[in-house]
Amino acid sequence: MDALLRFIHAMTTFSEESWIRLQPALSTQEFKKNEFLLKEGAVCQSLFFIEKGYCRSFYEIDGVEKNTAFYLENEIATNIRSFGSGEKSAAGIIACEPIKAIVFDKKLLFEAAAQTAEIEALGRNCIRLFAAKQDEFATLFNIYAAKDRLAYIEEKHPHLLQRVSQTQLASFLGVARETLSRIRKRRVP
Amino acid sequence: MDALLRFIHAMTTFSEESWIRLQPALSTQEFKKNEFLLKEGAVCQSLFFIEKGYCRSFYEIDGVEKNTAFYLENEIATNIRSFGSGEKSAAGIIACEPIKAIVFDKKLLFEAAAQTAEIEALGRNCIRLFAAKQDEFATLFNIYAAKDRLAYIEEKHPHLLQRVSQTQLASFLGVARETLSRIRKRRVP
DNA sequence: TTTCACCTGTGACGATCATCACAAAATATA
DNA sequence: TATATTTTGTGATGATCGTCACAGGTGAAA
Repeated sequence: MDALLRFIHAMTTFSEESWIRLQPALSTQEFKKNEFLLKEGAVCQSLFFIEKGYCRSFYEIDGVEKNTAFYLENEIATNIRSFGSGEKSAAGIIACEPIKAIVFDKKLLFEAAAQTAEIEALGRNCIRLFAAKQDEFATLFNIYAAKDRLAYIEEKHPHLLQRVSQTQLASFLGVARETLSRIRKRRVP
Repeated sequence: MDALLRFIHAMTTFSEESWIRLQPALSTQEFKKNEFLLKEGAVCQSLFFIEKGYCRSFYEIDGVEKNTAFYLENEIATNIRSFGSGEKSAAGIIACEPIKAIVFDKKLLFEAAAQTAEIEALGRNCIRLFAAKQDEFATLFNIYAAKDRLAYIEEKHPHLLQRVSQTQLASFLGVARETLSRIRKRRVP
C-alpha cells in the first residue's frame, strides 16, 4: 500500500481522511504469469495499480496478438475505453510476470468520489495521466518510422527493454519480430 | 451555446446552477482558416469546443507536417498532455476552415470545478471522452495496415472523408499522399 | 545431464511503401 | 473568363517490411 500512497501523493493532495474513505474501493489481488487481468470481451470494472510484476495490453487480430501497452510497477493498468463507457473491452490485459496489484473497484470508487472532492480529483488525475501516456505512444506511431520508434523507447523508456522480450517488443512497435532484429543489426556502426 | 449544452447533457447531469457557475470560464472565439488555435511550443491553456468548422492537430517533423487528429463540430479540441501537465505542447492545432469555438479557460474552469461537483465531473468526463477517442485512433495504428485504416475511417467516420482533403487524410493515416491514392485504386473491384 | 519448449538471428522472396517527377483536374483568385 | 494555385493521379525506382523457412542459443523441467 505504501507504493500506492506515494503514487497518489506525487499526483495530487490527499488527506488521511480521504485515504480512509478510499479503502472500501481497494483490494489486493495476485495474478500468475499468463493469467488475465482483463479478458477481451469483458467489461473493465477496475483500475489495477501494479505493485510488483508487469502486464501487457493486446488485441488479437486473425489469431495474432498485437501489443498496445506495457504496464510496469507503480503504473495504472486498465482499458480506458471500456472502464469509462461500460462497453466490452476489445483488448485483453495479461500478466507477463507474477503480479501483485491493488485493484480499484469502479463502482465503489465512484461512490467514494461522490463523497469527497479529493477522491474525485484523484480519479480525474488518474485518467489524465493515463490519457497522457496513451497520447505519448499514439504519437510514436503517427510520426515515427519503426526504427525511430525503437530509438525513442531506448531513450525514454530503457527499463522496458530490460524486461520485455524481443518478440513482445516487436509486437508493440508494430513490426515483425524478424524486422526488429534487422533494425537492431542495420544501425550498429 | 445551445450545442455546448446539448454536448454536456449528453455526457453528464448538469443543473442550471452549474451552467451559470461555468459561464466565467467560457468565451466564444473565432479563427480564420489556417489560424492557430494552439501553436507548437506553447502551453495549452484551453479546451476548444468546436461549434462550426474544423481543425487538425499535427506535429512538424523535418519540415513535414504529420496530422494526428481532426476535430469537427461538437467535439473538444485540445492537447491533452500539455493541458494536463502544463508543459509545452509538441503539437500544434490549426483551423482547416473558419472556426467558431467556445473556449474553456483552464484556470477559471478549475476554479469553477472546485466549487461544484457537477463541474468537476464535467471536466473528468471531457478528459475521459478525449482519452477514449485517442485510444480508438491509437489502436488503428497498432493493429491495422494502411489500407485497413482507410477502410475503418470510411466505415466509422465517413463524415471525415467529406471534409478532409486526400493530402490531409494521407498524413493522418500515416502514408504518403501517393500511396493513399494507390490504395484507393488498388481495391476498386 | 538430457530433453523440450521458447526465443533470437538470418537468408530468400514477394508485397508494400516513400520518393522524385510530371501531367491532369479541381479550385481559388484576379 | 482567364490565370494562378492547389490538389490529385500515375509511372519508375529503390528501400523497407512481412512471411516462410531453418539454425543456433537459452532456460526450465524431467
